[in-house]
Amino acid sequence: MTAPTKPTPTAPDAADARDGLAADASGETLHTPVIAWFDAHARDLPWRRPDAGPWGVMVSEFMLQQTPVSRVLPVYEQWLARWPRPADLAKEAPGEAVRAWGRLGYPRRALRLHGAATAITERHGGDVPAHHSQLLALPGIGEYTAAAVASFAYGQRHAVLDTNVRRVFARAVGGVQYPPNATTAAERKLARALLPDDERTASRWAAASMELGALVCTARNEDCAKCPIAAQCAWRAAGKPAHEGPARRGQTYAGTDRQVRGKLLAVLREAVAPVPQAALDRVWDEPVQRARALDGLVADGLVEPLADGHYRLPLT
DNA sequence: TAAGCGTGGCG
DNA sequence: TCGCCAAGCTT
Repeated sequence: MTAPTKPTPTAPDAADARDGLAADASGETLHTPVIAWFDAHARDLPWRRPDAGPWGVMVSEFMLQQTPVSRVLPVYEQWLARWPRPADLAKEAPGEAVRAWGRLGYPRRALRLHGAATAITERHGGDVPAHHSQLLALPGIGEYTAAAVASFAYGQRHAVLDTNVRRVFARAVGGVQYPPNATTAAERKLARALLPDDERTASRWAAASMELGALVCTARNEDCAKCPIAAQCAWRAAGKPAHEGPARRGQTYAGTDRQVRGKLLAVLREAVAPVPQAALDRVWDEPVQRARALDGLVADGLVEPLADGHYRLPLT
C-alpha cells in the first residue's frame, strides 16, 4: 500500500505484500475481530438474506455500483418482484429495464443488466454462473462484481476489493487516509495476502471488511471508537495524518453532457408513448449540446429514434 | 491510463 | 453553499 503521491518503485509480489504488513496487522489478527464485529452489527439487507439467491445478489451488485444503499433498496424490491429470474428480465424490452431503473443513475447499468440476463438465459440455462471467469464475461460485470457475486452468492474465496475495502486496507495496513485513485497491483496482492485460507471464512471476511468500511471506517467522519481493529490500525497509530498530494479526481456535473442526458432520459422514462422532438428540446436550451447528448444516448442504445422524428426507450 | 457516465444527500 | 461521496464498468 503506497501513498498516492509516491511512485511504486517495483511491483511487489505477494510475499512482499505480506512482509509489508505491520507486525501487529497480520491477516489472522484482523479476521477474527472484524468478522465478530460483522456478526454483531451487519445491516439486515434484502440481498444478504438466504432467499435472495444468486440473481438477487447479482441485481444488487449492479445497482450498488456507485449508488448508495438507501436509494437502491426500493428499486431492488420492485425489480425482484417483477423479474424474479434472469429469464423473466430477458423476455422484456431493454427499455423496460431502463424505465424500471428509475433515478438510480448511470442507466447504462440497466441496459447491461438486461444484457447479462439475456446471456445467462442463452448461455447458462437461466442460472447465474458460479465461476469468476464466466461472470466476468457478462456485460456490466468487472473484476469487483465478479468476485462479489462468486463470494456472496456462492461462498467462494475471492479478494473482493471495492472502495470500502480499499479504504480500510489503506488505513489499517498502509497508514494513509485514502487509497490511490485507481486500484493498483499492490492493493490486489495485499488483498490476496490477507484472504483467509478457508473458503467460508474468506467469504465472511469479504462481506465483513466491506461493511466495516461502509459503516465505521467511512471516507469522512470515521468512528474509530467503534472500530474492532482500531488498536492495530497503522493510520490511527500515526496520528491519522491527512491525505497529501493532489486532490482526488472530482466529478464535474453541472453543465455537462451527463446532466443533459439525464434530463432527456427522464422525459422518456415518464412517457408511455413515443415522444416528439419538441418535447425533448425543452429540457435544454443550448441546441448543439442537446443534440450531442441525444446522439450519445442513441449510440449507447438507451434511446431509439423513430422514422417520424419521435423517440422512445429501446424496444430491442 | 484516464475520461466519461447520473443522481441525490450530506457536512 | 457546494464540493465530496456512494458495493464500478467500459473504452
